[in-house]
Amino acid sequence: MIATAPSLSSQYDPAATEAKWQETWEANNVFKADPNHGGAPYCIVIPPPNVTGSLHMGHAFEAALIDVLIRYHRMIGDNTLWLPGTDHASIAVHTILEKQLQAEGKTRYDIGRDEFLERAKRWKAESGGKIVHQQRRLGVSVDWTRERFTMDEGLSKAVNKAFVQMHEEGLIYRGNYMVNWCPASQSAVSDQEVENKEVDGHLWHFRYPLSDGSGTVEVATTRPETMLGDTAVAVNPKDERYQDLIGKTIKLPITEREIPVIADELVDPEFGTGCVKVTPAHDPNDFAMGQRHHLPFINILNKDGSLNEHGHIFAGLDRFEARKRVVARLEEEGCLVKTEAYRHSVPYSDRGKVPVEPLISTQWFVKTEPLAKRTLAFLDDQSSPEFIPERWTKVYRDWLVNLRDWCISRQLWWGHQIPAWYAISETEGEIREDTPFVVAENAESAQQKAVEQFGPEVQLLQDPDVLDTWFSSGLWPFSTLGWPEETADLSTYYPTATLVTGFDIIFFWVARMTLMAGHFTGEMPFKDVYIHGLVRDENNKKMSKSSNNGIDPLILIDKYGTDALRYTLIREVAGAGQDIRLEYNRKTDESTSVEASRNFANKLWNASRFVLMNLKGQTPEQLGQPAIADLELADRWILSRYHRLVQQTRNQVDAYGLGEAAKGLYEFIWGDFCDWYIELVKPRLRQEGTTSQRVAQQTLAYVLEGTLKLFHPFMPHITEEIWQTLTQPTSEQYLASQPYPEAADIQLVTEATPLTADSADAPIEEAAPEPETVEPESTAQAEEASETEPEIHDFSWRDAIHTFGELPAYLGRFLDVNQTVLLWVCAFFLGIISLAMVAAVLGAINRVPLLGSIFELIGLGYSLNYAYRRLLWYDDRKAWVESLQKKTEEILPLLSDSKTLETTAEALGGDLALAEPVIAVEPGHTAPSNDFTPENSQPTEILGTSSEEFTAWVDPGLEEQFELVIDTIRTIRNLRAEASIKPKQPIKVILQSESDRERQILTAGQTYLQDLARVESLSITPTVEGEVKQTIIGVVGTVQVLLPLSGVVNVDILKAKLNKDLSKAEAEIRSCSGRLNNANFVEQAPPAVVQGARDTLAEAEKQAEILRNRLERL
RNA sequence: GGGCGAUUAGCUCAGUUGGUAGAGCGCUUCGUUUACACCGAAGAUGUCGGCGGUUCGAGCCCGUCAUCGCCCACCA
Repeated sequence: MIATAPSLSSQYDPAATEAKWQETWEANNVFKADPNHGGAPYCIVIPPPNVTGSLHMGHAFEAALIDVLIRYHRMIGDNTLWLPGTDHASIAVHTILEKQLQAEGKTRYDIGRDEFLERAKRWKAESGGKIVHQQRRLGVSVDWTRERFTMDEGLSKAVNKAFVQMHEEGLIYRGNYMVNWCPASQSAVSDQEVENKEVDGHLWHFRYPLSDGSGTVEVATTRPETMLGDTAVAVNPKDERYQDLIGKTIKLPITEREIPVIADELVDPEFGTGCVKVTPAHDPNDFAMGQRHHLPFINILNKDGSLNEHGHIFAGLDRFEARKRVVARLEEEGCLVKTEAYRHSVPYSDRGKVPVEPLISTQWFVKTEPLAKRTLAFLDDQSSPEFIPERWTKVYRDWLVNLRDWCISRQLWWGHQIPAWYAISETEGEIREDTPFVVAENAESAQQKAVEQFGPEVQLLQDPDVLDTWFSSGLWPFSTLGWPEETADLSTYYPTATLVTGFDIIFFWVARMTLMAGHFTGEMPFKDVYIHGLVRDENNKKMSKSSNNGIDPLILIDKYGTDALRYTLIREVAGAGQDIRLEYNRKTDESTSVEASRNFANKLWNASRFVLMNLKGQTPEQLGQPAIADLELADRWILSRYHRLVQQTRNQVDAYGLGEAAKGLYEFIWGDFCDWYIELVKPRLRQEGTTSQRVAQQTLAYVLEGTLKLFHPFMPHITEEIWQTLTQPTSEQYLASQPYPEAADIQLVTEATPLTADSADAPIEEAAPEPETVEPESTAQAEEASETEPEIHDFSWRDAIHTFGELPAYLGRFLDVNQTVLLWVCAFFLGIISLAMVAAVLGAINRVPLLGSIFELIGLGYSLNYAYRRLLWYDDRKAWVESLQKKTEEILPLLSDSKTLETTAEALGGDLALAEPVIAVEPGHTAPSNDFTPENSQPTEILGTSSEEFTAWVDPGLEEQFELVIDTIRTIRNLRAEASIKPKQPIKVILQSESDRERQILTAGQTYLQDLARVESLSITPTVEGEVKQTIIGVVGTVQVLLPLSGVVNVDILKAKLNKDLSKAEAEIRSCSGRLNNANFVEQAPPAVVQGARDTLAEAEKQAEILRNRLERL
């Protein structure tokens, strides 16, 4: 490694790196969106987290998902905006503040509205700041310049505008209806903020006496205190038992009120006695009955849940205390029939965590039906929005269909105050149910309107209540972009692309947005809705505050890094919308799965270090792309794998298969790139100054840079750090804004694949080890190969350089043919050059007394020896030609980019077989080159894959061939392990196959076999001559791998190995022949499947034959 | 009461349109060869929840049951 080469430390340090890039990206506005940026708009608005504390793992998960999508779309050239923001979370913050006040022994009324709002703002600043800090640490690529808060001036304006417009259109009304009342927060809450919980309660059965004394009616209830508000008893009109009761009256115990017995369909005759007490003011069903039968509505509750004056003797008592007292009293009066244990569901307030009370009060409502109708039309007619996974569509649809009017007023202070002003001067200075009001976007406008209606003396008071948080959240996708103003952002980024959120929020938020957007913008606010699952804890429990099982993302980020945590969460996502589980040890704050991701990051780091060390400070740009003709087998293989990965990753991310994409990248980086390619090129990287080395460097650089780009959305920080070191950009550039690798860069192939030439070269050597026969066939092959190459487009530079590149090879072949004469001529010229150089050196040396003469003598002797050795023997001559080539390349650097087919063949092992005698390739018995005619060597045909699906780079046939090399390496390694041969000990291996094709592939990959399986001496042969004893044997394909053993050999080990392989092969034979003997299978299964079975069977039978044969010999 | 999801190796999970099961972690053995011990090499592991059906062939399709989880619902 030279000093100028950029270097990385041996262990990746996430903390420093992540902080650095987060700051740099933000400081340089890398994620700032520009409406004028080209490309298709791609916008995601962040689901606003509540400003109620801190981010949890669910937020980290969601942010990771969105950030992958956003970074990906930014890199593919879309006009991308991720808009961040926070939600004021009216009721949640209100609850927190009230608790704080409670601790101080105060109520909100003690400090007043203004002070309360001050506190809320302080809390928001504190908590919101914390959240934003946490989001930054997640490395989200949001545009902070566009950060929004639901109570910002602009968004508040949008809220008022929407409210006023809807009111004018009759879509918002004020009325006295039954709502869910939360006694804890003393406010109405929407249906969605109510959570039904199964609780063990009681069912009390009471006897109500008929007024005429003719008997009693038995009713049952779970809430006895409500009997104080009973205004009827109902039976089913068809219930024959009670026909005579209908129309009679009952004397309600305790209150002594007379109430009627009515008939209503709602009553289920099967349940209980078939008689129901009716409390219209405190039960939704009863409310409906009360309306139908014009019953009185008696409200017995105060806002805090205590009983009011209608509670009779129980007035002032808490509802639960009153319940006990009512039961006791009824028991005293002999009205209690029985008390049974009863498990039933009780509505609880989401925030207040107490049972809600159905209560009639004056509230503001949104009339949902017209909105839902429109939204449903989008869904049914245009499938908009589209849900991923699709199954949520039904959930969403059902909800829209069954939607009831939405209560939007909250008796709270923190939030958007309802833009309605009451003319209190008309009702003695107070707001009453009948106080007239005006609705306006602001106070001035309200004043104006009121004056028109009530005269100049009118006194106005704004409605003290605030709006449901979800009202403003419903406007979020367009209000954040500037609505109602016609901003550039709005026209560019709206409708947004994808909404990413959890299923628990479909009703709260997703549906509210589609309702509002359909109405105000006439379109759906997003094209897709990606619904993700929940993050569960190590015990598969949903993480929640109440269970106190949340895991702080920052703990894991501090320990393993943001990239590791993000990657863990993403790769856990299978399909879409599945819940994910996070391994976590609460005692040590460790997570094995995040640790695995951290290790992966470190692996990428070290692979990159390796590449950087071997590029000697050259950037991928300086190195340039390798010339196709120079690519060696391993290069073509990794490039094929890489380009396959490009397509696969893009396809998966486009289809929201983020987990699959993440896993695919893992497998490529760790498996293909690190385990195989890097190991394969190590020897080449030591061959200083060779084309082979350079091509390896070029390929390493090219694939690494591309992989970093592909991987960047998943692990943004580490990839940016490596990319910067790798590419050394002189100007301000970021990986985050580099173009994503794409298939369009790749030339399409129409017929043949270029590697044919490379592959075809190798067997020639096997077939014809004699140098003289190499030349004509090699030329022929080269020509054949070049004929297939015009199918490759876009590589004109290559053609230009090709002629130059061929020069040395040409020279080599030319020399071979006219060896005697020409070599001497060349030697002569070279000799002159050498002599001139030597003369200069000698001149210098000559100045030293005596030394000159001695050197002259040595020099003469050496020169003669040189000429004798180098020029008279073929092998040496060949080596000399090679050195000549090197010199040519040094002199003409232009040519270093190119290489000849002949040298490619060398690198593939063909010539090495000659240069290194240890490799004894046995002379071919057949003419294998016939086996590798362009037709049958076309990989696409071998696999039967349509070439149209792939680009020239993606070569399934080549990959398949390379698999054989890899599998053979594995088999040799396995044999070494079985035979307990030390990893360092070089061995002799014989590969025997009757298949010409297999031998050719193995021959092409023989240097790989030698390097990676530490084979000292490798023979590839169609037959094994003589009896091979003391040999451990394995099979791969129909290749027999023989590893001769030295010393004493345990025959049992050999037998065990053979038997194991044999039983595997036999199982395969049974399975395949079983199928093939079934006439139905052969006739009905697709031909490809049948043929596949036949091939498998043939291979297995061959394997079994080999193994049995070996077993016999033992 | 409706609806949805899950059930595959010891653990966490993949498994495309049905073609005869995979990964990571863990485990066993070996190994510190100058990218990486946050590492490498090799290896073992399955009645694919049960039963029945369709099919030449089912982890995958159909039916049914079981277990776990979730959502929705106005039965007092």
